[in-house]
Parts: sequence; structure tokens; C-alpha cells
Amino acid sequence: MKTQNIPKATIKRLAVYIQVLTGLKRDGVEVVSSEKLARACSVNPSQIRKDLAYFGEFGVRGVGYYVHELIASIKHSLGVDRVWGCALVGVGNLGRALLRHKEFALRGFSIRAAFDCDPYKIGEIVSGLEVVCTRQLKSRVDELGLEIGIISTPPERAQRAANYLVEGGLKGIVNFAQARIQVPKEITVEYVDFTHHFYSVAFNVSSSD
Amino acid sequence: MKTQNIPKATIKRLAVYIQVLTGLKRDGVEVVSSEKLARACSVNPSQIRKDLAYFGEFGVRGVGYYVHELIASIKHSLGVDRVWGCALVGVGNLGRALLRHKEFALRGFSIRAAFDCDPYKIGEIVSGLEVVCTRQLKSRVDELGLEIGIISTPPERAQRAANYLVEGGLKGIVNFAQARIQVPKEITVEYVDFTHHFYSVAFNVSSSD
DNA sequence: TCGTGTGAACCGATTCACAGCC
DNA sequence: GGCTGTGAATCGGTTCACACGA
Repeated sequence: MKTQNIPKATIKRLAVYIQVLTGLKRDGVEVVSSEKLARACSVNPSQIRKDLAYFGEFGVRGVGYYVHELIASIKHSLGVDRVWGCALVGVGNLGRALLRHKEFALRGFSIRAAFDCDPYKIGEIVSGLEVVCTRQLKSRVDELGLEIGIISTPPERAQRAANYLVEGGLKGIVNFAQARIQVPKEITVEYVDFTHHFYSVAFNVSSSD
Repeated sequence: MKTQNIPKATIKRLAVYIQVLTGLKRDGVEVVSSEKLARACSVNPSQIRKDLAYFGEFGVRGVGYYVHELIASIKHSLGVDRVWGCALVGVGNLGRALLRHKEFALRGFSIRAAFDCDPYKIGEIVSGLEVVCTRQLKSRVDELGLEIGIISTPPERAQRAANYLVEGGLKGIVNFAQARIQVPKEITVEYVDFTHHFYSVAFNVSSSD
């Protein structure tokens, strides 16, 4: 394992490799070469070998990669071979959908608390979780093992939600709100906006005419 | 407008600029410099000027950019200053959440048809749309003005959904399914996977210890 | 022989620095 | 004077090409 600075793009691709490898495993494939995997992921074979080389030597020369082992190795490298405790802030339409989305738990991201500052929502049960006042966040962090925050508030309340999460000591944030947030630089933030993907498609379709 | 090949990263950033500019407009800001905008977007000021230069000259030297005009110019450049007709394939949990998500329509992506191959779902009304057999897709394309396809099927059915969309003549696909798909190269595909963002956060938090 | 792992070459995107214009 | 627009320089990531090991 090299402690070099690993490209952000590599991390994104590793997530894709897991997705494709999981599909191969489902289809009963046990060994795969970087070339075959590359085709399925629409990337260059050397790209895959380079990406994996940042974390170790997972392949067998002349053979390829054992699918099951490679999945485990990549998950370990990413730090997703364990369960992460998550806190959601903002129980609106999107927040409810996220709370009900089972995929997160299946992939090791366990939403253990739902916060909102609206008194009408506090006390409500959504997907088995009681909505709690956001001010209570800090007091629940240790108890519930909260590590990653999810922001699903309206844009004008995203910064306040972020402040609560930072103050609570969470080190990572996934922000679904339609707003950028400012946090100390040691906190990791990922922005999720589905419509960005629609914009990309719209642009490509428009310019291909 | 330069017909050069525009970096994919530029397109992603333009979507971010729209988001931030919309926030500034909401706060009553009328003019912004590339430096101020850059700070809010966490990018380099020259980056913004370069990105915009691909599409035209939108700024005023010595002054900056007029927020309202710039939003309109970027939207026009991206081709999102009009309404796009969308078709959704796969009415499971995720599909239902997407159909109910109002943000798409607000941003000009109007979901006008919902398809599924499960006979138990066909005929059901979700968010005002009747679920129709996927085989009917092609016959509805012209009638409803369908241009962009949304895949929200289980992974093993994603490719079949893609085939229907391609056969129907749609030119762009936003794929929420947990699987890569193969389509003719003239078709644009964007992959959406929330858990990828969680993986990035998990990795960064893990490696910062 | 076949396919991985990796230094070297390449390519594209980001940043710099300043000319050009309000 | 101030900020945009843009060629030039820089930086980082991708691809190539081949040595190495099963």
C-alpha cells in the first residue's frame, strides 16, 4: 500500500469496479482479466491496474483477478468492509425517501438517527426512526456511533445543518441539499445532485444535433 | 461560442455555478466577480472564466457578471432553457421516489411516462402517471415527446430497459440501476449511484486517521 | 505464453500572468 | 482601477510499452 496521494477519480472508479465485479460474481464468473473488466467498465485496462496498484498487488500474473477476492480487497481499501453510522438532517420529501431507501443499509451505511428543526415533524416516526430536534444531534453522536452526516434540507438551511454536524464531531458529510456548504477543511463533503446528471445528458444530446 | 471539445468536468461545474448563482440571486446579489463566485464554489477563479469562455463572453471587464443574465446564459449553453420529456423504466421503490420527486419538473425534466414489465404494476397510478408495459414504450415516444430515459430497474434488468430506450429512439439515458449498460456510442449515458458518494466519504474519513 | 505491475511518455485540464476593455 | 478573457506554463492523470512472474 502506497501512501501517495490517490486521485479522486481513482476512488470513483473503484466504486464502479465493485459494482461491475458484483455483477460478474452474480453471473458465476470467478476470474477476470483487467482487459475484460475494463471493457465492462468502459475504461482502459492499464487504468484498472494502476488504480489497484495504489492499494496493493491483488492479481495473479498470467491469470487475472479472482472476482470474490478482488471485491473484498477493494472494499477493504475503501474502508467499506464495515458498517458506518449515519445521521440524516432534514426530513422533507427527499429525506423521507432516503430514510426508506434500503440500499444504504445493504451497502454498510446505517442511518441511525433523523433530525429536523420543524416542531411538527419532531416525534414523527419515519421508516422506524423517531425524528428528533436537530439541537439534540451532538448528544446522540457517541451513543449511536454517528460518523457520517446526510444533509437533505432545503438549500437555505443546508449550512446550519452542516454546522450542527461539524459541531457534533462528524468527519464526513454527504450533501443532498441544493447548496454549497462551508466546513473546516478536515471535513470531507460530497455533493449529490441528480439533476446535474440530467444537465450533462441534456447538454450532450443538444450538442450532438 | 467555440466548437472545441469541452471538458466533461466543465459541464459538471457549470451545473454547480447555476446552483450557487441561484442561491446568490435568492439573497439579492446582482453582480458577482469570478473571484467571489469561485470562493462560493470552491474552485479557482480562472477556472470559472475558462469554463465560461467555451460558450461566449458573459462578463463585463472591471465589473464582473450579472447574476441573472449569467444563470440564463449558462442554462442556454447547457441546453436546459427548455423542457425535456423523460420516460422512466422500472417502478420499484427507487422508481416511485423519482416519480414523486418534484425537483425534476422544476428544473425542466418532465417525466411523462412510467414503464414496467411486471403485470402487477401495469395499470397502477403513481404520482399521477399510469404504469404502462415497457413494450409500449416505442409507441409513446412521439406522442409524448420523450427524449431522455431514466432507468430504475433492478441491476439484472437494466440492460433490457436500455435496449427498449435505444430502440424507442431516445438519445440520452440517466441510469440509476446498479449495473453498467452497453448502448450505441451516439447515446449519452450518465450513471447515478448515491452510494458511490458514501464510498468516497468513507474512504476519506478512513484515511484521515 | 499470458496477464499483471510499473516507469516513461503523453495528453488534457488547471492555474498563472498579463493584455484588453469597461 | 478593476476584472474579464486568454495564450503560456504547469500540473496531474491516463495511456503506452515492456519487464516480471505464474
